[in-house]
Amino acid sequence: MAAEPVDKLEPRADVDRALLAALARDGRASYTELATQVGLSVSAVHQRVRRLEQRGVITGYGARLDPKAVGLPMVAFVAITPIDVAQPDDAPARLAHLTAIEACHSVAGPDSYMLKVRVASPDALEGLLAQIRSAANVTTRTTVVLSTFYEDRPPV
Amino acid sequence: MAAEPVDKLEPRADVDRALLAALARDGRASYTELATQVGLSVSAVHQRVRRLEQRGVITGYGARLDPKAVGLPMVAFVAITPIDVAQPDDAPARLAHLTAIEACHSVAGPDSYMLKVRVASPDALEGLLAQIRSAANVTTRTTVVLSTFYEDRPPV
DNA sequence: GGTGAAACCTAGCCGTG
DNA sequence: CACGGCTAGGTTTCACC
Repeated sequence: MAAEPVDKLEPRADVDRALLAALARDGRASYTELATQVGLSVSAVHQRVRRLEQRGVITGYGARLDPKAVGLPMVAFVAITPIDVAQPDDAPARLAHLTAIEACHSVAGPDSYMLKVRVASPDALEGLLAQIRSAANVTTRTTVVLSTFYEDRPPV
Repeated sequence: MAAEPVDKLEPRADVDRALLAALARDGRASYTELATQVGLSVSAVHQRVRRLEQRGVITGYGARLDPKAVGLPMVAFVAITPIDVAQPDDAPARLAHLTAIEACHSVAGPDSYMLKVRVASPDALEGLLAQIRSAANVTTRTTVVLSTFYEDRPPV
């Protein structure tokens, strides 16, 4: 299998990286601001950002919300393992409707998936775990988060 | 200790939640769009969003980047435990400079912290783990992510 | 790809109810 | 707390290089 180019920032990658870093920190930065930061004209910046969006490097823009302020102060990691090895393993699809599940990763190691969940209380976590077990026919191993020092730091 | 109101969305919480959901999905939505979605005037929406920002419910705006497209296709969870229990435990501060660490949580259970890291390759992960161990004087237990079904789903 | 200018639209701040 | 109007500034597209 031929090596696929993993980096889609060929021309003037430094400028594109600067734009991505700026937009990752402030997704509402105006093209005027970005232009002064990278030393290009407004329309050149606009063009590059549009390209980055079309290439899928920028997949969208979002507001960062304070989970505590919206009533979801509790976070936990839930490692899950299927009970019946014979059945098809479609746990991610079976769990997608549970909005308390913020992330779902397939992982190496003794467990099959790692979930990150966000709930209002220990009671809500208990209820969620029951729902996860019955919806996906899995056992759960939960690690409760006590405090978060940083989260979602931009990759650039 | 008196119970602190964890939910800062007192008046017309339904409208605020709709705004938060819309902004979480599209952080660049114009106030005109938001106004039609919630059925209020543009200036009313503008006012409410400013309030949500000032109350800290909205902590900022950011571009969502495709990690693979920026050359960081590999994710892992790293559970760390201090080696010397006598020393002060300031691991989060000692690790903050490592930009490959996307998140750092203090957790319950046998490990002290759970890190989420994002790197370019297995080699890069190996190097990062060495840096983590020497910078924070900890042992590491790493769970490699094989694939990600969803990630950073909005909490509203 | 980059530039600068023109047309359109929006953000941000009034005062009013 | 919501409304609508105003002005400055931003977004978007154009022909040109």
